Amino acid sequence: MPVARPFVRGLTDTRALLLTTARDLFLEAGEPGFSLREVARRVGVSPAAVYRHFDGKEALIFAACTQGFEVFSSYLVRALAAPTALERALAACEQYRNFGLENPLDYRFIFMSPAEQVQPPSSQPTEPGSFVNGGAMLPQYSTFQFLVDRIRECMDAGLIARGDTKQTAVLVWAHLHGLVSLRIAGLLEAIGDAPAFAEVYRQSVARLFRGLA
Amino acid sequence: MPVARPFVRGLTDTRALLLTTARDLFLEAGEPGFSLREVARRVGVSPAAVYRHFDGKEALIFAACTQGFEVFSSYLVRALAAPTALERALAACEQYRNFGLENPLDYRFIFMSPAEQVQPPSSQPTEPGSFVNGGAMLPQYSTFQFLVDRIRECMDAGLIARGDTKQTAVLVWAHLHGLVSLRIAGLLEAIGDAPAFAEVYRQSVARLFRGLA
DNA sequence: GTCTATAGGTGGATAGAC
DNA sequence: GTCTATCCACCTATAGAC
Repeated sequence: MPVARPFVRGLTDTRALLLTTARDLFLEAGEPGFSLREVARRVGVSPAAVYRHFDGKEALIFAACTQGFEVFSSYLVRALAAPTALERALAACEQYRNFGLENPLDYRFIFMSPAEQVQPPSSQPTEPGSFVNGGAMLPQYSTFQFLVDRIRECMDAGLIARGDTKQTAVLVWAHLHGLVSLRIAGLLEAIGDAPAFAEVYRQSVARLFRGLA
Repeated sequence: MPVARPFVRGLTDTRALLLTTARDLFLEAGEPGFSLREVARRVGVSPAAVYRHFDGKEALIFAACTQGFEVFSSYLVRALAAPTALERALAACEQYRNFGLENPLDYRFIFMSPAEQVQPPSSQPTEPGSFVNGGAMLPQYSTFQFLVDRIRECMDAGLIARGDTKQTAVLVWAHLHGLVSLRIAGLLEAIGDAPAFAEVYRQSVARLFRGLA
């Protein structure tokens, strides 16, 4: 267990470097391809040094990958700046795409890995919905709940038909995830470059929302 | 290079066992976790014996995983038995879900792996759209084209609005993939068991097609 | 065709010097 | 806090006996 660190520390802090490097490697290589030695190599320290900061390989992975969730959160909250319920919902869909395309490795980690691979190492009980399940919990705020709230807002404003908010949110999420994940997997390259994909994405979302009205 | 084999051979044929075992292991563990030794262990032969049948690790993976595409094909073609264009389209969506949920490892391999991981080992040029890209080519028939054909049928019958068939097919595919891949990743367990998910899936597809009408 | 034996590489983790 | 040295497990691939 690492000792408490001083509040102010340099940007080249070894522990921080290990964290970001480990996250990158994990997202590049996946869990089986991940190696503590490679992380140490990239950072420029010996493998043994890692054990000063983390209990081992699994603890390092867990600590490192938590950061991806914070990035996702930082995208979503930007959608709250929009003035109306519909614009906030559409902006959330935009930010969802932005996050996925600008952080494909994080996206794959959060949404395209089998849930078992993304579990906390050992201590915490793997209760469904606690960490990943139920939709990528943020530190304080579920991203899935974020989407549900945007849907509810639209229902309240009469912009989409009333119904089960959670189920409607699942439909919207599946639609966004379908497009983004296929794009990230390289299966939608026929659409063209990023702006072309964004246009198709927007039209697709618009069509979906018309279908929900 | 393996010698040509007699046309009739037993079910316990080592080569066939190696193929299926390798496919299972690859889909379980992914490319980095795949090991030739583990395949040999499961089959009950020595690691060296594998080299009698395949040129090495990569050749074994490529030969083994090709089978996943044939399984996918076998599901899709069942949809052609339906009598009307709309029923064929909806049946195709049903078969898509059946394939994914009944063969989650194959599904992950085909649709949820980064395209680079699923390329032929070395000889064949990695031309876009040749093997995986552009939508999971079948031996003779693109599965994406299969979906395009079902969409076109519906347009011809006046059941959905005319438009770019390919782009509409992408929308439908993204919707199906979104639901199936999230389910496989374990992020939609809140919906309930398999029949409950199937019901949500069907309603979602129905809503999508109403939106396209 | 399959085996054993072996070479040469990766990895995780620990002990002990500094 | 970082290092070197080390141990053991696992891997790919090859050589040569049977």
